[in-house]
Amino acid sequence: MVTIVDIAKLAKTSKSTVSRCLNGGIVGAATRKAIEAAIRKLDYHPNINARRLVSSKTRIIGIVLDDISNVYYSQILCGVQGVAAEAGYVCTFYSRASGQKSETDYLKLFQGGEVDGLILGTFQVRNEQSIAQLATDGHPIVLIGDSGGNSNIDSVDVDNRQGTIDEVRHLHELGHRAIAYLKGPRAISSSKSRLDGYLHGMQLYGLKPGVVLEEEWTIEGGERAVRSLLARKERFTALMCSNEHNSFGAIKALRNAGLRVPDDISVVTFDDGVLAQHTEPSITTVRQPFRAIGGTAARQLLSIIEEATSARTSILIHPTVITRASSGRAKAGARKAVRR
Amino acid sequence: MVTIVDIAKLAKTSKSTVSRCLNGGIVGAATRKAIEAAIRKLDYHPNINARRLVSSKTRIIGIVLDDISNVYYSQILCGVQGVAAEAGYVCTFYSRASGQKSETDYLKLFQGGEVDGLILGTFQVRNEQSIAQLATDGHPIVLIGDSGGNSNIDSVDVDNRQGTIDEVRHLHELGHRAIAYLKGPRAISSSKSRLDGYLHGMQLYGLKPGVVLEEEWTIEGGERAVRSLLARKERFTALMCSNEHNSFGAIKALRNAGLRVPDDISVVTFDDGVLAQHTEPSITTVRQPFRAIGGTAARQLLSIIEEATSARTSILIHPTVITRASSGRAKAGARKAVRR
DNA sequence: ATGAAAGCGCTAACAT
DNA sequence: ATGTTAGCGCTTTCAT
Repeated sequence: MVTIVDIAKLAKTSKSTVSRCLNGGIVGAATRKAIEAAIRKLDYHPNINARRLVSSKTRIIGIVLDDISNVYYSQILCGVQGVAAEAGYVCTFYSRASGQKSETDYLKLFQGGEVDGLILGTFQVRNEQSIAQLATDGHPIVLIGDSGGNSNIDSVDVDNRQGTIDEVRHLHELGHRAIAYLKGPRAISSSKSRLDGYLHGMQLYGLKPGVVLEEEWTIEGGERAVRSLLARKERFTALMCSNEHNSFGAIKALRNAGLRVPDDISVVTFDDGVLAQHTEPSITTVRQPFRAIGGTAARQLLSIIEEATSARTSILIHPTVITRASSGRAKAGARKAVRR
Repeated sequence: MVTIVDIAKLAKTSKSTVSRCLNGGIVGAATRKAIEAAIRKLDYHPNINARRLVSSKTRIIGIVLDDISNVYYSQILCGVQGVAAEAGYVCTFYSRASGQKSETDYLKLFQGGEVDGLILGTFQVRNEQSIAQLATDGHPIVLIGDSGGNSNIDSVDVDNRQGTIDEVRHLHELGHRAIAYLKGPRAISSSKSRLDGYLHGMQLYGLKPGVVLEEEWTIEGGERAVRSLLARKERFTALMCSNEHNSFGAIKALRNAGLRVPDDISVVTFDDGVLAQHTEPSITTVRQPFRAIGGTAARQLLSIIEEATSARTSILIHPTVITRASSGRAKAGARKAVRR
């Protein structure tokens, strides 16, 4: 292996000068030239581990995600990696899908000097104790998702509440008054914020909240929900879902029950993916900018690392409603159809 | 920071003994106990960068992917990470989507001692020269995808050819004789192997190859292809596509032209995702086990790293045909319908 | 079984 | 502007 000493020898100077040269210090023009020539000639590359050891900085940021095979998560990773790379950082990636560790377990990466910062991207509800532990740890950490209201930690999240309120407005503008809601799993942190948005939105527009059902975020969950909704024989002209697969299943079940979407019932949802975009009818939804979430988290982390910022910040990213074919004007006919 | 010396002091021994103890060397029972107590008491964690410096091993494997926001790729990453983690390795992830570097640029990661091995996962056609350079580099490298027939480098790929042949058989069994083929972009390495599979499969079953069109792998590409296919007024009872989005667009266009799938025309494709699974009709396809591809590449890389295996291996993973609703029996009526 | 000593490749005072 | 020196925290001979 060719080291700094070899370069020094060949350039007839000392290794400290070479080091200085490498790090942009003040070096005489002639010396610099000689050093650069030597570097090229010997094809020298600085040993990154020696640097890390002596500087106690790794230029590595770690990111832990629940399950990266999930389309949404992979976008986050993409965003993080892009920003990190631009800043000369490298990403190491940990998935929790394999080992079911808790997020706090990853704090050991700091103790071993393995990373300069950590992005924790769980969409599960976090327990307060874990958050507190992360907050007091003192190392650069950014949370994506639920921060449990703890203001001592940096976090980035989507404004699930506002996104849902925007969707209520959309339905309200289309003349819908009776809107049912399909809530997601308790374990997922955004379920609650979205429900909040629904309840708040309904109130905001002077509407009485409709039936609220809870189901898992699968196609089957959506189907089940609609079946039980229809069985209740309560009037509704629109159904708000909180997840793409859910709404796809819901639409399926509505059609099976002889209802047309959006003619009889409008359906809107959350998350924009292949299903929402390309199935028939295309689904009105709230798009979360996952890549931007990752990028934002990365920038936030880098600023903590490099500027040792002391102020904690919580960033809420606003999602946007994408209007598609599954939502339409509420019609008298539609109401009747559902009343059966 | 608490170091090995602090432990030695507290345990009243030398740092070499502590090191030995840490690395499973021979240490007296009493000493070991004292050391372990000290470690716990001081909450000691070995400095990973010091270890890496002195051992010149990082236990890091790098993976570079074209674009990780792609669903398929993220599965590969998932597979790699899982296997790596089990072996006590960590993954650093590089995307080529951002900077348009060539794969050979990543060789510098070795020179700086940044990684122990590299998995290169491009689905582009690689140029021979790059492959040769990677092959002669001497560092542990595994290619995913196209290895350009170079036998001096390790690689993992899906058997695109066989997968396509299997699909020809499927159509043949359903009675199809006139089968058109929609080829993918030249730049993507699997396009060619799949086309090969089609041509070979047709020959295998004594069929005359039908029209072969080339299009980009988008929904619009599929639509365009079908329009031009229909314009040619050539008889075909089945269309083989080489990509999920492509086939979805193709089916759309066929229907727009008043043809029923599969009653009039059967459609099959390659790659299994949300579109193939959940759109109407669901699409018969060849599923690539992406997670397994990643896992296999990782295992292969680890064996090179740890056992310094000298023999290069090329692994071909067999994909499986998933039969769905878009392919059905060829009927006389169907043929007529297309002849117009 | 244990300790002393050398050194991995680099950076950063400090002196010149 | 440049060289000398002292580490960073660890592993690994080589003695004992």
